[in-house]
Amino acid sequence: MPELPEVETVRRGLLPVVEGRVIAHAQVNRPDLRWPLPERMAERLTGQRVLALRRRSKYLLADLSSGESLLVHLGMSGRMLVSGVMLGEFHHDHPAPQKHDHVVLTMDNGARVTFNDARRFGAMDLVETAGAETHPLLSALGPEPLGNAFDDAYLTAALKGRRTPIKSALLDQHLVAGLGNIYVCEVLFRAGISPRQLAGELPARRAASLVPIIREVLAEAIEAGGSSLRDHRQANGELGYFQHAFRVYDREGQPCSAPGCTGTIARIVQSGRSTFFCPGCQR
DNA sequence: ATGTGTTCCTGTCCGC
DNA sequence: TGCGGACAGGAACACA
Repeated sequence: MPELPEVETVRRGLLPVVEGRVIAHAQVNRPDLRWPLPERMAERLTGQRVLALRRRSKYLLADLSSGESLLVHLGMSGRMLVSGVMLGEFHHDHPAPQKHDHVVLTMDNGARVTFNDARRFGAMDLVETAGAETHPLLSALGPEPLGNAFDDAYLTAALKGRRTPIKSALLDQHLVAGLGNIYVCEVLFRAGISPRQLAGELPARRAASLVPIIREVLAEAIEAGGSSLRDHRQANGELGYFQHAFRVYDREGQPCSAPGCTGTIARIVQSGRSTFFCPGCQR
């Protein structure tokens, strides 16, 4: 499911419910997700105050008063849903337990945070807050695309010499952390760059043009609450709506929306992932 | 080192 | 309506 905008949307939805609150109860319904859950996870969460809820790439980090942080990845189908609390003007009652509710946290204000993940590609771990960035899942990540370290000098250097298509390069979390299949497709469309273009042969000017476009697409998507295709829900259960702004993703066979373009959106497979693009606009 | 294919898992959709 | 296959927003891992 989630790329950076969806994870950021989830973070913002959880924030007012969990930040500063104590985890009164932690229910862990199975021993593993993608990997084994940490030892004694329920005990290590219970009674801890959530000091902050951060995001790094597609990971959430809940900093706890114990000095540990709960690291969460939503994988492909993971959701974090809030209930039992006023959200805006509406009260979200606790829903009936659902299949694939793997972890349920009850806060001291009565709110409940339910981690549901049908495909179980998600992950959780507990890590010391100090030095959390050295966790094996985080240590090799590239810069945040919305951060200052991600600029055209960085991107040009990072793409240099790479013989992989630009589509695959931008999906590589070591190069830049947080883009996924949807947003890479949308970025390359807006940039007018063919997904087949070899990363290392992309002219510097064109590589530089990607930086503001990446920022723009991600910012717009966050503003829209992410993209909801199948699984993504905001923490309050509502759908994001950036999917209505897709220009190419999941639009195979539809006419290109660019003014004056008579092309048709195509779908190809690169490194095992679908790529959607307009062969007319993207060169 | 860098690139690609496979794999994990469940659910949904589409064609027959 | 059932069944089989393709496909799904990720990314670690094995191997060329």
